[in-house]
Amino acid sequence: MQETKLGRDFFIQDVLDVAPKLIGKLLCRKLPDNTVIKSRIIETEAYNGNGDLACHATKGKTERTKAFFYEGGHVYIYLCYGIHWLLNIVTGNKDEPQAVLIRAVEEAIGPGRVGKYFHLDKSHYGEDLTTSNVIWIEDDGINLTYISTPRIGIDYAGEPWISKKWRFVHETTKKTRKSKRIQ
DNA sequence: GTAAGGATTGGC
DNA sequence: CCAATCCTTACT
Repeated sequence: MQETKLGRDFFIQDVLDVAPKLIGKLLCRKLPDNTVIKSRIIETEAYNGNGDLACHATKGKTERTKAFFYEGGHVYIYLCYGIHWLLNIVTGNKDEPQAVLIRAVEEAIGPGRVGKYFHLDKSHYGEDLTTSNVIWIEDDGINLTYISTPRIGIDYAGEPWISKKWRFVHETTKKTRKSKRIQ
């Protein structure tokens, strides 16, 4: 099976094209001790800086969100709830704030778990997936089907953003998330 | 300088 | 259902 490292052309597409296409791709990571970890992406979410109130970059370019404005293919990582490092892939052209949140891979269900599984932290902020030798994404030719649903945990953004079906999940993924959170 | 809150998780 | 935990941002 031919494995191809995804290049710039893939990442400079619109975030709503990249997010679903990332389903089934292999997220790869080389640790300091040269151990290579690979896991298939099964859940993503799209964040678009163009008005989307759920997107960090919409509030403006800050020290925290500057990676959103990089050219597609870079990595945007931030600490959530003081505990979890969430991994995002920047898409689109330079100064077009868009990014795909990697919410889950096969071996790690949940965005916080992904960061932990791949040993990611602030030192990977702004890394370029197309040139980096510590984190990159491969396409091994396998295409997975997916469904679209509203995004998780962004109630504060209000309508119409809450209703946008910008979350993409591999169909057979069975999340054991406790039914639906009431309130 | 200080205070408030979050793209979550795991445990009770 | 609720606490943990710390960095970023907004405001006085």
